[in-house]
Amino acid sequence: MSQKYTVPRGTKDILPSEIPFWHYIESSSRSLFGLYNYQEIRTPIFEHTELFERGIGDATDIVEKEMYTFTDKGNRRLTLRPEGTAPLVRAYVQNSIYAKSKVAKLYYCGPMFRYERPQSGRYRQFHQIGVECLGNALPIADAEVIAMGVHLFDELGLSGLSVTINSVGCAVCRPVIEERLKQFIGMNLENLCEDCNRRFDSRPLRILDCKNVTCKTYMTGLPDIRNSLCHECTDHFNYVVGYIDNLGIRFQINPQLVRGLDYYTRTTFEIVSDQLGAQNALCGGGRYDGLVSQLGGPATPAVGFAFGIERAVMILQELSDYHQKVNPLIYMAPVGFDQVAKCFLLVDRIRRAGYRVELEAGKTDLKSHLKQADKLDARLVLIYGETEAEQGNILVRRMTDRTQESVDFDAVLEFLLAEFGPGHG
RNA sequence: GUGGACGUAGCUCAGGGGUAGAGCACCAGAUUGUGGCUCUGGUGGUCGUGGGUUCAAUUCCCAUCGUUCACCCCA
Repeated sequence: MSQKYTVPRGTKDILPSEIPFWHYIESSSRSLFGLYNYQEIRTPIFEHTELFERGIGDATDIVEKEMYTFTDKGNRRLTLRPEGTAPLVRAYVQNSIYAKSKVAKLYYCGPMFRYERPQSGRYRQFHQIGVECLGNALPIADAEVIAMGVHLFDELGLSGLSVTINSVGCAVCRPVIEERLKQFIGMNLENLCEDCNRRFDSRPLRILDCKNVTCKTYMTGLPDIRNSLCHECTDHFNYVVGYIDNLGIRFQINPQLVRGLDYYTRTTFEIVSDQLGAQNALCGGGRYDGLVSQLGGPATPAVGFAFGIERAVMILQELSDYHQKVNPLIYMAPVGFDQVAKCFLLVDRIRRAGYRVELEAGKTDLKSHLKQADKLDARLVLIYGETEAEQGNILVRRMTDRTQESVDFDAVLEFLLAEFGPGHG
């Protein structure tokens, strides 16, 4: 079908049938983050381009080729946010949130934009929910953030997930690690793939992550990176691992786990799903002790994660046992045009009492009313025709068992109360 | 940015050089105020777009746009 107007490539409409999943994820996240004493923060959807260049790192794929950048009429260079951490830190610094208390625990939720080739689970506009704990350098903070993620996905009922964790070192030991890695690779550099050669100077750690088969063979025999971490980083990592192990969280240590954003220090982790196809990362995060100061704030340690709502929805949709609880539908059937006004009045009264009602005034015969009510999956049909008008009644029909009874026009609310309990809303 | 697959009714798809079909969905009937089943009938497509080959293209060729999967990378 060729249509004149379609959504831009990599974007999609979230249709009513999918919306319950979104509400479920969003409201579960909000209430669970509340239990950990987190507060929501909302930042603009676009920022000065420089924020991302500085914050994410200008050698990253995101900054090099994935940003939606434009110039506004005042000649400002702006970018649709590709991720949530840098803007949140910007807001943290700009509003001096650090001055109010030592620790700030914040979460955000909203659309992100990355110019990539779309594929399963990957969009150009996608949505993330993320949490950031700022001002706490202790390993317990890392552990709590990871535990919160695991808790949330448990709560949502997502299965088939696994946690992977690693440490990428700090400002002190990372250069040492990179140097060692370069030495190890150096002699074989020409045998590695193009990408790895490019990474060699800018971001050598990423070579560890390469999926290229020949590159992998040259990586065998590489000493475990964690042996090169400094004492502080090693201790930190061991504590984090100990804490989450103690909680009974199952995880794997993966020394190859290197994330694509430059700001990470020490802990990095991912939660992946076996139900997502190639783009299997549901959630990713880690510690970023250098970012706040890099963006002009006081030296502040921080740790956080973000997960993709679309991907969470994909997993939920695979699960057959997900059912939403809904207010049962009541269908108001005026039989004959003359009854419409009176029905409108009744429907108003019922809705104000908190029940969900569909008034169908476009049909005038009972047969098509009932067909329509059936299609809408109504639980109850209120029939009001000439007979009822004369007698001052409503005929109430239960669609499930085809029973029906006459109720006084003014006693409908009492009937509904007995039938469904109090309405809500 | 690279590679593969695919674009035919609202949806899932079949077909095939001579101006298109099925199932589902939708609408209307099967007597007068009673739904989900069944039966009957009906609406609905310039076969993604542009160009080329041909007497003729939706069917062949090219391009383009889009969808999709994978790589890269990530949520």
